[in-house]
Amino acid sequence: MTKKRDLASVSPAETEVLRIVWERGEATVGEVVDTLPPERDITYATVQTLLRRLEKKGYLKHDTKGKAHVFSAAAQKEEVIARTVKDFLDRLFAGDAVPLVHHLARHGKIDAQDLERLKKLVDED
Amino acid sequence: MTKKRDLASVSPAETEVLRIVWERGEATVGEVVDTLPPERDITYATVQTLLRRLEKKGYLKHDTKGKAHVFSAAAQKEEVIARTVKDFLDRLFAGDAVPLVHHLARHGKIDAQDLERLKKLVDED
DNA sequence: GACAAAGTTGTACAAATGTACGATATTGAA
DNA sequence: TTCAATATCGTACATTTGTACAACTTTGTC
Repeated sequence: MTKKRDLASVSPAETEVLRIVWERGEATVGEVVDTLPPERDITYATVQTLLRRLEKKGYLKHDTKGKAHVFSAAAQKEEVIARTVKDFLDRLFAGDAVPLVHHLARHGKIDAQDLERLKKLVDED
Repeated sequence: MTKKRDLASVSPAETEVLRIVWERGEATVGEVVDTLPPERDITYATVQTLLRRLEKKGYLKHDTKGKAHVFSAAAQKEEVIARTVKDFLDRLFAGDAVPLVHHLARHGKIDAQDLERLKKLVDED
């Protein structure tokens, strides 16, 4: 059985651009830059470095279209998310999701209706 | 209006020990070490450094008892949590908590009963 | 086929992070 | 009052992270 941990860690800034590529399916450097929230003050060159690093780490691959690189997912999105969420949950909430969701609710990030819908989704399994 | 951002950032490793001090109310270096999960391979000296840095950043204070330092919270726990959760949510889920909670549910970190309870809590506001 | 525009590549670099050693200080007990 | 145990303090140091410039390359267009 090959060791599962050959996946390098994804830094916070990298996570942000990785998420954007995931949600767009594929994207060039410029598209990622344009997708980032305007208040995120970061240059083209920096985003390019982050994408390059993500590719080197094995999370993205690219493909050349015209003169530009088009990046797209190369690996288990689910696995990355699972790892990232678990890490976060362990560190800040000792692994207990309830206080996290409670916090989200108190801060208006999720409402009763969302909870109801999620409950239904969970039930039908 | 004073700028809110005089609070230094809390690194992942720091977050972990900070959480432990919060949850215990107060703790010495040794107590934090003992509270960390056994698989968390880290030395006394390292934990000590993290606690020292947290104090320097203003999140903890200490008080001397016998020869040891007893650390306790010095600042807005809620604010730190809010900031950390928001950062995480923005980066990995573009700020949308629903897919996060869905993920937690799918991974058994939260169940229908929890969701029901939380819904009630949210309603009564 | 030369040029400007738009890209990529190589590289850099300060700061933050994770980790921990060795020296020094304090304390309780014998 | 000396000693072993236990702490802290000063420091160090390799990596990772965030950020970005300058040089070189590709391409479509006149």
